[in-house]
Amino acid sequence: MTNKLIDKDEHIMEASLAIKAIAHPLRLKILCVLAGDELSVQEIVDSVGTTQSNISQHLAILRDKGVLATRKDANRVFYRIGDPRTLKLVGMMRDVFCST
Amino acid sequence: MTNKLIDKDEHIMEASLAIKAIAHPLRLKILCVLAGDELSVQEIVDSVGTTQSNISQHLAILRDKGVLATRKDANRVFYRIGDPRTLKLVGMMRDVFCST
DNA sequence: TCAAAATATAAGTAGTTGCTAATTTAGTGC
DNA sequence: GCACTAAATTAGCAACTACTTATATTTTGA
Repeated sequence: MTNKLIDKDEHIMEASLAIKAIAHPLRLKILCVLAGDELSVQEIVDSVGTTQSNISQHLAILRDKGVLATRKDANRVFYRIGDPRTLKLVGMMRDVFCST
Repeated sequence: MTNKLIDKDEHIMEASLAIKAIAHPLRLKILCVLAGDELSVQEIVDSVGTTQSNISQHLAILRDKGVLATRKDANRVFYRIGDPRTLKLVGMMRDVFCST
């Protein structure tokens, strides 16, 4: 019927928003260190390597778009990938960019 | 050894650049109408729906990043997806965003 | 050679993004 | 309550993006 990969404008917009969320190197790296794991903000800061404020802002972007979910424990906040589609996307990135 | 999805910074940057290229709704739509096909600029303008100048500028972005390849025939220019990784990426988008 | 069609480029500008630095909020334990 | 740690928020600014409008280039065909 059609050979277009995505044929509804609504799907285009949805995909575009999701892709934008992960198109920033710091955010992509955050998603990579969170793969499978659940980490506190400080652990993410240590792994990714920029300021706490900067990480916090990127976490907020990902959280607001529904990509990340959070859990609070005492005075720390733990983040994990809460959106299965994003997990799938990031996994696919590895196949495309990290294979021979 | 590691559970990170992508573990080299160089891969992160590479992936991030590629993702940025397709993160714009018009560019994603261009890639979708080009799936499999080879189309002239005017055909892309008609399919995607904005000005010729705007399309031309987005085509230039995709061309400069090596995503699209071109072929000139008379006074028309035909574009096609020239990067297999991008084709794979856009295909995967469909799986993620267009399934039940 | 001239007009028309197809595409590309350039200049200007509004809107967005991403950072830094400073401040604030919330929770813990003394 | 106070000091400390963890995290979020705010303000300001520099850089970048995407669009519009106008113009240039290339090719065709009469």
